[in-house]
Amino acid sequence: MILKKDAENSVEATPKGSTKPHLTAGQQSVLDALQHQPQPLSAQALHGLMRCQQPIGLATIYRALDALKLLGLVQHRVTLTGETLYSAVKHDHHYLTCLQCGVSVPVDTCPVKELEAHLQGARSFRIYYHTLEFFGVCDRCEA
Amino acid sequence: MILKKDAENSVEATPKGSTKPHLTAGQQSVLDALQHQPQPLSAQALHGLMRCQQPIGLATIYRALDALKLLGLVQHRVTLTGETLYSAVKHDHHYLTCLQCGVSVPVDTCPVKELEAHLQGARSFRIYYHTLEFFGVCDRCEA
DNA sequence: TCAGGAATGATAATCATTATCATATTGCAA
DNA sequence: TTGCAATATGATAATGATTATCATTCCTGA
Repeated sequence: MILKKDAENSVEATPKGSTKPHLTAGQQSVLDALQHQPQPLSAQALHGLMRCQQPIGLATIYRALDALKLLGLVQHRVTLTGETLYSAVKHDHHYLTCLQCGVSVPVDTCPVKELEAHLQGARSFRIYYHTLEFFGVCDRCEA
Repeated sequence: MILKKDAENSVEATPKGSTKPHLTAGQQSVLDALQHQPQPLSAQALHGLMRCQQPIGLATIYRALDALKLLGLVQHRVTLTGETLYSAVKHDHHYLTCLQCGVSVPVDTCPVKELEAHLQGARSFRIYYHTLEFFGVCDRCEA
């Protein structure tokens, strides 16, 4: 997957420094759908879900998710099977994932906030979100 | 990627509770190669690197990496382009990744240790490793 | 109202990873 | 040590999530 020809031109759909980013119709739909979802969702799952209401292309969903990620409105994580799951940026969601069966259980504590703030200042990065995941083997798989 | 037919039988190449896991030749080579590498590496990069020394199939590398992960000897993380990078489990390696250009810069602080220990006790999981990643936009991309 | 740029959808292409299967290797019992 | 059964390996085909392409539609500002 080293195919990224037109990565840069896809971002400025929105006026540069405007305070309220003004999303496109597709982006807004995708964001709404995600915000009504209690669980992180793959792009394809989202597609299946959304096409029932209003017709929308899969490519548009992928594009919208990318744009929303760059706006700091959506975050992602990758499962062991290689699917990318997206969720609206709200509260942190962290996981404990079994390397064998792949189950993920949520972890609600998050000790990263301060470090994030620190990095924010020290590095030349604007930080939008972080992921924290624990990998191991669950009891059922170890038996 | 929901194809996992023979996931369960691939693990017990090694006697159950034995203290020293006894790796296969392939697994040992892969582990050695990883341990001599300062940076996390993709399976394919590893393949290119290793086949110069001793001939080894790509499939074997993928299998070895999976097995080593389950032994807690190797850890992984997924880049924005969807490649999985592997590294020998030593010290924590965390990253700050630009959502636009994809550069990853290492972060050396890690505030997660205690939480990991806590989870280890509370949950029915044996934790092998964790990943902590920050996503945002680097200065160069923001300009 | 019109032109040009962006967004969208359908679909083909990409490519990291898995599955398959034939062969080689290993460990173990006799 | 021999033979067998189980496992490991390699080459390669298949898979499937994601991207690229391109023709068309939608906006937006002059």
